[in-house]
Amino acid sequence: MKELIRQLVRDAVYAARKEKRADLPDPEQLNIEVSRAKDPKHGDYATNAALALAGQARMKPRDLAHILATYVPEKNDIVTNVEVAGPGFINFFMAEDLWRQVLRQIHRERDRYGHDASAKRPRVLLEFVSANPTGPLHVGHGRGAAVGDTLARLLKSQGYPVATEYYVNDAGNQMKILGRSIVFRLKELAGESIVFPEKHYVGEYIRDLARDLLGSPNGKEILALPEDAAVEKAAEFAYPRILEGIQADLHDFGVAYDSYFFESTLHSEGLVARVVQELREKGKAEDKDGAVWFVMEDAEDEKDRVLIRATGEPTYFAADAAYHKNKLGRGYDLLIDLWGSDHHGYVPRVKAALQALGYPDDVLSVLLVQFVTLVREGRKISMSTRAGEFETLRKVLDEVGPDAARFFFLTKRCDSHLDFDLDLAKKQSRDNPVYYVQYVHARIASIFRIAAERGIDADMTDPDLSALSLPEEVRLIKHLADFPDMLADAAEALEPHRITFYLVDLADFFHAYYHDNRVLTEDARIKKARLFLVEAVRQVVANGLAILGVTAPERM
RNA sequence: GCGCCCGUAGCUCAGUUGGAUAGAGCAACGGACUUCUAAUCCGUAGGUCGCAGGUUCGAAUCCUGCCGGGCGUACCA
Repeated sequence: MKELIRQLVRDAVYAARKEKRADLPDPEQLNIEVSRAKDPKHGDYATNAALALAGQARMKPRDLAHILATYVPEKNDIVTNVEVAGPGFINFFMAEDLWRQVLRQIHRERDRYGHDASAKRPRVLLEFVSANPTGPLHVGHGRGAAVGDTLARLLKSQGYPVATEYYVNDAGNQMKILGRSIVFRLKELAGESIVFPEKHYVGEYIRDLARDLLGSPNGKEILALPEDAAVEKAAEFAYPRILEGIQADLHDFGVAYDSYFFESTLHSEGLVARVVQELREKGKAEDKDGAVWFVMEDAEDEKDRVLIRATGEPTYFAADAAYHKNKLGRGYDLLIDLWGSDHHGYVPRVKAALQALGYPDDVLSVLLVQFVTLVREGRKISMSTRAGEFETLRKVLDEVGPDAARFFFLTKRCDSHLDFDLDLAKKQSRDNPVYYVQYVHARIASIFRIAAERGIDADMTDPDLSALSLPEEVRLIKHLADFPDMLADAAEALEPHRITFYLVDLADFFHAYYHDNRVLTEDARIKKARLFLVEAVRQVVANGLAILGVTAPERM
């Protein structure tokens, strides 16, 4: 719908230019902004084109607005009224019947309504969660999973070819620490009294893994090995099992990846060495103090960063440079990474590396996901691993279920801190936005059930839409019409949380309408039109929930 | 010290990339069930958008400086 207005404005600019009414640029070059009017007095849509172009045309914004307005055709079936208002906005009043046609479109397109495959989009590789396989996922990862998976669905709905990937850090320090943690527990099981070192994994799952390892074939031999070999064996035994657990958690959370990428392959295939060499050739890497450093420009990052340690081991940064180059080498145009916000200082580094390798700055978008605090009975639950009380995603899933969890993770923009209230997520009332939205779907399904029981003809062909003339009905229809624009804007801004806000608004409009008006009325004409309307509402709720990965229940 | 993010109603948060009179929900207060699900609805009240300047037709939004909070500042990831 916005595009329709944009075209009208473009035409007006073109006509005004042609008749030399104003000094205006070629409208094709113009990025014309169209927005929904907040106040019904301002019509349905507004453009600030006159305000934006007044400077160049050397005219007063209002004068230019009046000129442009005269070139917008007012017809009964599209735009019924055009007004200039405020400092120079042009307001558009759309024909009510045009809005109603949206209902036919929804019925025609069904679960494709809101989807847009028309534009040619860049190929996207979306990487998210990528938690180290050293322990189970916690709720922070859950948020990353919900945001990432929803973003993938959102982008796909707008025609982006999207692949999702999980980067598995199965190499380097974390693996050593994991292996060592297990070896310590093994020694403990063997009766040695040990002091558990700091910065190692202490969760009960490490004990379980140690026990499993001991019980495995040749498991007992491991303690006879030299320390380093034992640590390596322990890590090799443990990480695939932990990763399996992570995958099971993700599966139960409704998240499926197109691929898993293992850091170890970067090393074994020499990709890290190759990227360091390439940087060296480009004069972006040099030796200093026995290590190899990435040379940072002033504008990129505050200081140079080590690629290869004096010990000869590559840093995580070197591996990441190789990994991102590898991703682009696989033919993607745009990389999107979701990182925990504690990694934000790392963004300039990776971007600088990509630029040094010859890629444009905007080839990588990093979304930073803020931390989650669990709240129960109004009190924050400590997230410390030691407390071990309630930090895993699994426990949250067991308690509130995937629907509520996914929806809640998307009730805030991802860069703002989230309090996840467990009691609220289980509550069955208006307070809980998940139920509030799902209830719309269930209520409408219920109407059709009752209609069937009563033998009412719920035939959807050719209703008389002029029967939908109540202000609440028009408001509802206009909101349904906004769905495609909302999705397009959310995808462009990479902001999946807009979908939850949209759905809560839609639920507001529907519940109010439902409360005051009966769908199954005596008047056959009104009944048929209203059934047509609520079925469209049901469809849009279902489509929105589908992008969120949340179920749309038939009854509650 | 330096860098990044944040500061909006008592609480939790939106605010369409600079637009018109700053919006929701919760909590508070007052109402609505003989009905297609009250897991719902209607109403009242609530604000110096942290503070001070600047940019312009126009600022919660952009710039500068303070105040307050979070994170980062590794040859960890």
